[in-house]
Amino acid sequence: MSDRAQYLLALFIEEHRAGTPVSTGRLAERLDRSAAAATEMIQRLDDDGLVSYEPYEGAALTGPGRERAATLHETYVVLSWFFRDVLDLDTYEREAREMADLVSPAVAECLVTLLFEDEADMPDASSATTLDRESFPDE
Amino acid sequence: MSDRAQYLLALFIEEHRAGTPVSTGRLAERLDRSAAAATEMIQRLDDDGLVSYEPYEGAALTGPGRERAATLHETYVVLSWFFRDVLDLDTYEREAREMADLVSPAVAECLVTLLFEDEADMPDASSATTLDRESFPDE
DNA sequence: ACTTTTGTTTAGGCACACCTAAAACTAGAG
DNA sequence: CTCTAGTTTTAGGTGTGCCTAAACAAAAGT
Repeated sequence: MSDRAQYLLALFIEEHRAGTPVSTGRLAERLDRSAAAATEMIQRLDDDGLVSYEPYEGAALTGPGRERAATLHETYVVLSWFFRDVLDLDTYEREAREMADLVSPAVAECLVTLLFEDEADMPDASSATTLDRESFPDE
Repeated sequence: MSDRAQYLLALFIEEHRAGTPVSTGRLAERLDRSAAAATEMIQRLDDDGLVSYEPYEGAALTGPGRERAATLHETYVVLSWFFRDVLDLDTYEREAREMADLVSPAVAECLVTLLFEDEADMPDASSATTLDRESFPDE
């Protein structure tokens, strides 16, 4: 279940950006794949029960799918912050996106506490309310 | 060229541990794959010119292969240190191994400087002489 | 020298993820 | 209402990486 993560994350973000359902074409463009590849993958995710897919309509995350996608997204956001604020990388977005599904929740949580060490307050690690403000890149 | 990295890294370490050439069986065991899988992959790496393979003998890294493997190994070592010393994870070895090929050299170098920020001296980032002491796990 | 045992390679298959080209659908213009 | 332009899906094919089972080679035991 490794490459599926890219699609789940893209779907999660796209649902927030433009609402549900999300067309396969949108996903294909976002992930820089052929339209056919996106359709196929969405069908696979539908089989897995992570996505509800209606041909010619689009896809929407199911309960379990959204859960997984949210975790992925949080990891992605944390990684972005880490790469940008701590490592000062200009490619932070790409790196974060590609690594999100490989980084275990344990590592992600460690990074969260690390990130808030310098800050005054210490919010709950699992709530990303403050992070979600800037966490949906529009492109 | 993604899963090949696992084999290159294993080969690099095994060459240091037990000398060259390295049998496909050793690699298979190390990477927890079937013997057939290791043979196949080594053949592919030979085709790529990263490995020199003699049937029933074993495999040895070529110049380009060793170069790539060394980079991979350095990233792996840095990640291990980061996960162990900074994040205090007990699964640092596994995480580092799985992520080594996905982490760009840029990120790895950033981590090196980050790791030596607390230390008194500041060795050259690209030389891993001090790190190589403990960087070849025997199992 | 012969046979067994151990290790390695090939053969045949499967799953995943991608592509291009062709077919099928939808929606908008006339 | 039809026909066309754009999008989406299916068909067919490729590369990668893995597996089991069967063939094969080399080393060791008798």
